[in-house]
Amino acid sequence: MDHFNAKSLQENLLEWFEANARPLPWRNRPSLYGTWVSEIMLQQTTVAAVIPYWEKFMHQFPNVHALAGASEAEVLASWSGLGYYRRARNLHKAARMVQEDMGGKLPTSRRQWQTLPGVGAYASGAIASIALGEAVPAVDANARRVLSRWFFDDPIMAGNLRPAQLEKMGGQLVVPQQPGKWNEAVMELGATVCRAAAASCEKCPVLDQCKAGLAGVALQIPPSKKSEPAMVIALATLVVRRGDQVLLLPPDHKEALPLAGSWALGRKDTSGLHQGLWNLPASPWYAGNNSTGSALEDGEFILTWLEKRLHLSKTEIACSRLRMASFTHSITKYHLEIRTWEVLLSNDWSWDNSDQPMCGQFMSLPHLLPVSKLVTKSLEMFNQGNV
DNA sequence: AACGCGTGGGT
DNA sequence: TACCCAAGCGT
Repeated sequence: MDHFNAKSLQENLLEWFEANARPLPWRNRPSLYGTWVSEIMLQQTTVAAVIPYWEKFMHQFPNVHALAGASEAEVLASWSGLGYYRRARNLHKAARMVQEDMGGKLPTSRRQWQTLPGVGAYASGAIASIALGEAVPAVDANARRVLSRWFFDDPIMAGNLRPAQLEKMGGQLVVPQQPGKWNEAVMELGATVCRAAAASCEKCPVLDQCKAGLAGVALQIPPSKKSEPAMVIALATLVVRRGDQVLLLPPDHKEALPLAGSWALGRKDTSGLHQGLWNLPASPWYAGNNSTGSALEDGEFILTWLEKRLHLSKTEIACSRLRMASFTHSITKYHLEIRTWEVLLSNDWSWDNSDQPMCGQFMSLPHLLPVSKLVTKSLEMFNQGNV
């Protein structure tokens, strides 16, 4: 790396960052705790999505003591809609570890931070450099892309770089006097100028030291990896209402309905999905390229649920004013085609579940519970004439 | 090491 | 529109 001037690169980028840093809330009101929360939320998640969640979370749990004192359900409820819920569970678990094992004091070194669940190589470097001034790298996807472009104009070479090599390269460039500013500046450049699919090299403050940029091949570096097309899945959810209440299944609920044999085929194991969240009754997942056949399966699912679980009589089912709405929702590599069915029970309907353990509860305020977007969207379908 | 885990916005 | 991918981590 003697073909370029590291000092000039550092000065130019830091100067650019001074003038162009976005006024993000965790920058405007910096704290060790707030930095931690922001770094966890920002994992695989856009700044725009995080901002309102960070504001609400910091208001609700202003310090690690408050976070440790809250229940996991409260934390997950605050996180609802942001995705990757394991982050929230780990954040809460880590807060309790801080409270119980560290005397309520947040770690003061990268090494200590990395012992907490959910804080890995990147987050520990980011927290330690930004909030503690420790001269360590924080190499995320932005930094990996920026570093790759600075040093390589060959897509093959760049594609062969291991994360550890990039971390090492990043470590060489960290400005010891202001490591946090430097790491933030590299990421900010990647997020706003040196973007993956739309690099704006003409706006780059360090183009004169960038191999890929000077060669005009920035967009080819790093090479994008081909991904499998999303699998199309058919699925039904059930919105059972009694007055202003909705039937929800608790987080640990495991469906055990006596389903027809064909339902077991193509079923996805969803045990790791939406852990800790309340759910609507939902059919198993069926792989398929069209949803034309799902109405029949929906019917079997709904009847089974209403008869076996809720013990509704045929007369009650007939009077339940069934409505259906459909929508789509993507979860990682799955494209869900969802048909959601609303069942209206009378206000005085009472659940005869004396002969079996309770499998769900009628809740008035789902927004205070941890729920996924799958649930939120299903409920919203019946609020605005989408039926 | 490859995979699972959510969701929304940009192109 | 149908992708791509975004301040990763744990297993």
